[in-house]
Amino acid sequence: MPNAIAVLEKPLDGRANPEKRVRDRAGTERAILDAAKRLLAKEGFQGFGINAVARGAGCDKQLIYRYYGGLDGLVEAIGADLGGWVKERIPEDAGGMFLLTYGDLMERLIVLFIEALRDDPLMRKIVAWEISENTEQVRRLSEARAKALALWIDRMRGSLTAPKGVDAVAVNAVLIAAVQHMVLSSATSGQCAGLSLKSQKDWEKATVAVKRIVRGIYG
Amino acid sequence: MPNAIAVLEKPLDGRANPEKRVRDRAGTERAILDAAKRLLAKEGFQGFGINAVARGAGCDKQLIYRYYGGLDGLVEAIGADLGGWVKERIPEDAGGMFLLTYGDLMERLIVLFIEALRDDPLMRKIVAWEISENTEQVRRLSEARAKALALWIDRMRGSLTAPKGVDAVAVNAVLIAAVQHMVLSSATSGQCAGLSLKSQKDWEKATVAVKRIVRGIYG
DNA sequence: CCCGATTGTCACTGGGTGGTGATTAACAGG
DNA sequence: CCTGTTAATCACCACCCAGTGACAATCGGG
Repeated sequence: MPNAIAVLEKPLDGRANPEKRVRDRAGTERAILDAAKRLLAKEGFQGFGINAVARGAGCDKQLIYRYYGGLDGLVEAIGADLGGWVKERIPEDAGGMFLLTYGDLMERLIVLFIEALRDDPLMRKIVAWEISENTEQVRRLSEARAKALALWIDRMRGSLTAPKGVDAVAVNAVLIAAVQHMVLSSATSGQCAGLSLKSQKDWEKATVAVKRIVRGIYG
Repeated sequence: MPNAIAVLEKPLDGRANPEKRVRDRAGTERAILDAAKRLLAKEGFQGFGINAVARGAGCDKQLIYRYYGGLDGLVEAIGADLGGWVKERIPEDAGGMFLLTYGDLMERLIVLFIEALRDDPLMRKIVAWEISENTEQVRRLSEARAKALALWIDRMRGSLTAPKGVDAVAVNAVLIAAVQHMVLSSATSGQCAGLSLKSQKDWEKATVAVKRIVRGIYG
């Protein structure tokens, strides 16, 4: 098992050069937040604790208590950061496509969502955390994620609306659930329900299946 | 005064079953396995450890090492038990329905799967474990689960085959992923992707959506 | 200059964990 | 009745964790 500490550790021994980051509170806060995100993305919510974060940030855990009020505050800070996720990782336009129908929109949206989630370990770990625990910490994080997601969808949706007679909320929830589970399962075991999800080719097959489902519903 | 005997016969801690279990190896083994399953179902893979299981079984953890060779062996024993899951919880026939088409079959299958997973905490926790960790323990458990599931599906499938031109493996993987994620998300947070999943009515809406998706693909 | 406030480090407590060797209690065969 | 075997417990180890109080170092204002 790869040790979280070894991965994150800097050239330690604070005695040798303790002048790297002296009395720079803003810098230290950033280092802590970065370490927390890095640790969470790499190791997941298990092993995510004060000591590990402090070690990763190369500072004393006391500072985490002082600057963030403990793990809870730190998680909240991560949540606040999550708002910027959309801007960084997901295009705001449709990529030059013309989205004529609601089906076009959903197909494009789902594919983008698959790709975005597939190469964002932090998001994946958060999703995994969501379905494993229900603490106040997770709830906040989850909320921030949902908010960012909703914002992004709204931005793309424009004036398109779902066809009548279809419970779009329910159907879309099913689709999102499917994507999230497949990406998570793939990230941990490389497959999902008997379908291999390792190579890019595997994912293309999966994507085709999802597209087909979307078209089967929305035409 | 035979104080020692009196002490031993008393259910001195919170053991669930106060039946006297003196020098009853088979009984102790059963108690351990039961406690493990109960604990895993209730608390999930976090907090699932030697000490907790021993406490739940009302015996010394040493016995777990002796009889099961540690946690790994215990998990394996749980996996072996999982084979009986199908027989207990899922009907072997279609419930008096006539499954004329592959679409009929899949619709029925998915609905049964939703219901079965919804009221089996242990299975849910195992699924959650699967997408959160990738240790040898989990891999074994996961394998046992997949095997039991495949067996059950085969038993119902009969001679029906998917329509040509549809990648049934991929599509079904998407469907199963969706169901698993929705049930898990519901169990922890009572909703999934903005869709409330608390009441039975909520679940009926979700089920309708899933059925619609199935029919959209398989007709 | 001094002194208070801020930044950072250290050392410690109390509790939980996995794991192991030594010990006791009940039984069964001779 | 004694004795060896098995079931079960106890005592202990080293480690990791969260949390806290005390201390050292640095800066900045008066």
